[in-house]
Amino acid sequence: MSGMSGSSENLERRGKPPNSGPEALEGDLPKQAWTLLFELMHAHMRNFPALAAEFELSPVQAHVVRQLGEGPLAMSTLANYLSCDASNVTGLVDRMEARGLVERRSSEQDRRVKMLVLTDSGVALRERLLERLAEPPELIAALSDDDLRSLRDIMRRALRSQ
Amino acid sequence: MSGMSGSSENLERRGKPPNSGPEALEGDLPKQAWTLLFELMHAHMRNFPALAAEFELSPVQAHVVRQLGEGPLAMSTLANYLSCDASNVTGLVDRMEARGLVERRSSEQDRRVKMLVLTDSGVALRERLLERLAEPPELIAALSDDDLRSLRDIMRRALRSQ
DNA sequence: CTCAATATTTGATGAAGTCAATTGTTTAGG
DNA sequence: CCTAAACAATTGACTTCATCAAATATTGAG
Repeated sequence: MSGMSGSSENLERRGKPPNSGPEALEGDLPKQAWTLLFELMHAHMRNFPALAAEFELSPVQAHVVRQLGEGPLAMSTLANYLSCDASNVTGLVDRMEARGLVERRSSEQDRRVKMLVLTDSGVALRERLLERLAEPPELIAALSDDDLRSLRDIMRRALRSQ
Repeated sequence: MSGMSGSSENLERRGKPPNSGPEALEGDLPKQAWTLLFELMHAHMRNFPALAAEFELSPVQAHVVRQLGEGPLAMSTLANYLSCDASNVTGLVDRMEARGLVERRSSEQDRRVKMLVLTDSGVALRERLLERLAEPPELIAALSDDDLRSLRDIMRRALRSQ
């Protein structure tokens, strides 16, 4: 609107042409790969709640136990990780503290913040959980060694850029 | 026990030896590949609720809209897909019906079951949702064409065996 | 010292999950 | 045919996860 150059631009070639060239045969490569990956992902995520339940954790609690391994975390930082409201974390941590998995520890530099740490029992649970999470599902375990190596290397490259 | 041949078997080679041979260098290949895949998966799933919210859907509702595309589904079948209790589906569908996304339709063969179908509005929403879901995240879009082709093909092989 | 910003908590509310019990509707056996 | 078991969906009681708005406490800047 406002600042758009008055000179009429006839070069309308911004977005890709919808369907032409060899792309039309393959479709959009990233989209193809992603859609399949997404499907596998969802097929697996369906039983994440059940997996968490093996440890008597809710799905979110399992996620928290997992994230909390890297050392103490402020409540607000955890809220960011979970991308949820800070007030939600209060109750979440209340329940986990009541079950002896985590501890609130007031920060000494800033008495507003409370740092979360896993208790010994929490650490032990986390180790069992991580091992369980690392068990590959059938669909993956059934792949050939070549495919597994490729997959691993591709994932490394994808995650490296993070 | 019972029928096992009495001759003492000295060939104790059942389970793999824990650490020997080239495996020790690579570790467990399926586990490696899976762990990395899982990490990427979780990195992406963190903003699935936000993505669903773009369409004013809860995460579960988004999942339902997605699954419901393949045609009518009985409530109980949906409960299986979601791996949740049937009673949960009642409320879920109540809310989605109230918003005009789905319709309950009594089955004619068996008057106990109610089939779920997307309304026109539901179908329209589903199309927009699927398109949005197919948008590959940065981490994937940044991969080379070679990697994308390999990834796509590996995922196809993995999902084919499903 | 005062005022704005920040971290956590509290309270009200709704969605999503469970389980136990209820209501209709098949379906199988005597 | 009739009764009893099996099944699909619902209801009610209850928990967890999520949001928002408001309260409390602490920090930091001016």
